[in-house]
Amino acid sequence: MSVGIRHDDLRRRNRAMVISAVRRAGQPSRTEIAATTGLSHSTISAISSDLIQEGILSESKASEAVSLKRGRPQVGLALNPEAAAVLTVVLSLNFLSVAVIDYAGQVIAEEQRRLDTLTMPRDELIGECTAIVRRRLEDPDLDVQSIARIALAIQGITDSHARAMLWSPITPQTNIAFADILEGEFGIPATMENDCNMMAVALRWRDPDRYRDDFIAILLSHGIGMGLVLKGELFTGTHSSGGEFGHMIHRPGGALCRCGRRGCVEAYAGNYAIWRNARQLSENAEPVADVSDADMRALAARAREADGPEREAYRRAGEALGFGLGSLFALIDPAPVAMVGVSAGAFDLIEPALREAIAQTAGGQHSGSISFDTEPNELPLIREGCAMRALSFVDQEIFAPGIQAKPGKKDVA
Amino acid sequence: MSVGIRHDDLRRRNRAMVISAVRRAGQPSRTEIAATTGLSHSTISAISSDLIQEGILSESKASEAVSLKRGRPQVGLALNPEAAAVLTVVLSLNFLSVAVIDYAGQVIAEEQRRLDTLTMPRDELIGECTAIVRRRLEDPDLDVQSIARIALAIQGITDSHARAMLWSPITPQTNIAFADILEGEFGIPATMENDCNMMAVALRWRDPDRYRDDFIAILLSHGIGMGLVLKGELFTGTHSSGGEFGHMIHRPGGALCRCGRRGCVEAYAGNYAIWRNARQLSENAEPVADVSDADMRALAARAREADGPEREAYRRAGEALGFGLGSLFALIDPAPVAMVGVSAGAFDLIEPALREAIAQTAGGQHSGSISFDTEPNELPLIREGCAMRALSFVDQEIFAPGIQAKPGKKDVA
DNA sequence: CAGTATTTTTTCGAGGCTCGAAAAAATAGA
DNA sequence: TCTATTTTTTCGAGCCTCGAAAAAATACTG
Repeated sequence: MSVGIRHDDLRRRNRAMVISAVRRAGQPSRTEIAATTGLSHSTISAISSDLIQEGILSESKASEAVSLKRGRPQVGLALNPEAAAVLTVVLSLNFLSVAVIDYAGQVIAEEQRRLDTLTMPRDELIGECTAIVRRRLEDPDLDVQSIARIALAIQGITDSHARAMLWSPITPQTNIAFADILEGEFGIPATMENDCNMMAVALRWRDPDRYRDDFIAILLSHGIGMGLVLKGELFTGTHSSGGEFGHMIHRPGGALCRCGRRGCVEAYAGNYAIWRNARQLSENAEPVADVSDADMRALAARAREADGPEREAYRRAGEALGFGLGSLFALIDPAPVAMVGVSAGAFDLIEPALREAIAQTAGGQHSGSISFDTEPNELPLIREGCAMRALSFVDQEIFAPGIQAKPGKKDVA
Repeated sequence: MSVGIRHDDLRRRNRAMVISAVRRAGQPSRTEIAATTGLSHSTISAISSDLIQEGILSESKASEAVSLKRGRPQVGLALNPEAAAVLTVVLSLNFLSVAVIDYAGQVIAEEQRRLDTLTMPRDELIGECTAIVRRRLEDPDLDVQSIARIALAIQGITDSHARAMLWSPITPQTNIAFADILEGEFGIPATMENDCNMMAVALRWRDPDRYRDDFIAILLSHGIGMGLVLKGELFTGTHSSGGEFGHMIHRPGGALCRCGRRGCVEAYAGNYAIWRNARQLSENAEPVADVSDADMRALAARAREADGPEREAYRRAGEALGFGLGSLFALIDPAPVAMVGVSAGAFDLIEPALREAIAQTAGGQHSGSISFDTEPNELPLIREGCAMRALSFVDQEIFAPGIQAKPGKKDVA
């Protein structure tokens, strides 16, 4: 339902815009902010003076760059690190990690923990998460008044409102309302995010030139995941986090996937699938629960050495990814791709077959111009994404309160 | 780049919102508008009084429903049909049709014309389009001061800014900047829309209960097209109209598609593919240029009569559509589907295999709850969609001028 | 049939926001 | 030290929305 703009929304939105401009630009002057937002200098002056008084921004006296121009020097505005803090929790296969981040985005505390997620009962899994959060919150060394927000990321499917984990390969448990659980336990607003979406968010902050309005982040790990940004917004499904690239159908009735179905892209390109093919096992062979990163790297090394079943396994992975991307490109058109995760380190083995496959699809006409980046380590990306997600929430919902979640929807027609 | 909200945007946006509320609701009272927009009665009163004075809205004295409540009766606001007029042009295989629509959405003039689009040279094709528009504009019977907007729809791929046709199956020509051509010729703002997108727009207006925020319109015709609405907005690709569902890959290296590639969904489910399979021709056989609707209906009749190659052809079409939808659902989650076009009339033959295929995919868990509607006639839908598209432009860009195209983009993180 | 209750719509003053112009502040060059 | 230049703040004007109260228009009631 479309909703009008009230008078007081105006200030709130423009406040949010100023904060966001500072977060993006680092240390912009008031004049720069006025230029990027299109608001008048008077308005920016008024808003930033408010924000400084409230302790959200601070003037960075250190005019490092010796002013080359004459005239009154610009004074940079920066986020006040002590204005708030957020907490990120990343839950992946057999691994739980948490970090406390200050308002400026610096990690100020962290803790990591190995645990056996696959066999853990429900209560224990939840208990481990709340316990690790509690330890960070109650840490006497941490001189943070309070945590404004918790962002939790998990491998798997979450709901589109970022409240619950619906399904995850790291545990047989389903439908855990992590956001509600953490909020109930600690009284801090929380969200439950999809890991690949957080990768995409992080890439956008890391390299806004390359990853701006439209790009694809694909996780090549035990499973295949995707985070998708279209028209500058994170793409989600109608009910869930969506974007389950790994479960698009590559070959109807084909190889057995970890999800129990057949012919998914993941059943050819996931670590377990590459492993299965490298060992020349049947396509019907039950997927193994886990292949260590070291084993995968060894596999890639063998594939590079000689033209054997290992190389063929990577070729098939590339083919599946290529046809999958081709179908995806038929829907969204080609866009820059970032390959993330341990098998991104073997992208040299994957790329030829991948490009050959794409060339046979709707993406084909641009197949040469599609560029792939690789980043073998997904965990730092996921954590960064969570941090930015949580901080942006603080920027917009806490420091520019009352703003409507969605600007009045425009009509389709 | 995010941009601040200026003070005068406020009025403009709220004006647009009031107009849009009236277009959607038919004849809402000021009180109803205040309720749906969340704005105060005073504001609605001021804005609607402006709009009436400007001749955009009118009070519909005819308080038809004899007021059952006591108190001052509500007075409905309606769009003034004479406030503006728009023109729609629909270009499909061998067929060109144009209509003039008043501001309230009623058709006030139309013209249709058969032509041989497949063999026509570029200039002639463009010439036919401008000529038919010119005839409507210069029609002395038409007592319309001026046309405020032209919306042109074509089967095929358009660019994401709705300016040009990039590729179309109805002509060998490519990259025709129809929007610029029409604007140059007549000095009237114009857009070049994808036909399936217009179907989706029309469905949303026809049945907003079923087709609201997330749904899929699939054209089952000579080719396979799709219009997709996600989160209340029309989905487009990063460069083109996108959503080329028909060219997702069903079987790598499979049947020959009209697009020259292999294994596309369309190569199994397009009319020419059903025709090819029904005749038991090779999958490599060159697609025929056109199959008449009558021939397709006869084919469906034979398939219903006996279990022969015709029935098998529809089964294969269903299978391809099902696996395609399965892959689509992996990305966007299941959503209501409208099947449009001549082969939607044979959906009884398609549905069983389609559902069986979906059940084997990520959409499987909800396969029972996915509902399909059918609408065998795409042309009226496309025209209606164009009309609503053009009228919405007038609502927002002309009668609420200066509004920024996009509200300041929210950050991904 | 006049008076009262009820609901819708308009009017009016208050408060808040952004803007442009002008003033103030802060620096580099002359 | 003075001047030119650039950034930032100040201040009044002009809009816009809002709430409260008034006005308008009808149904009920005795």
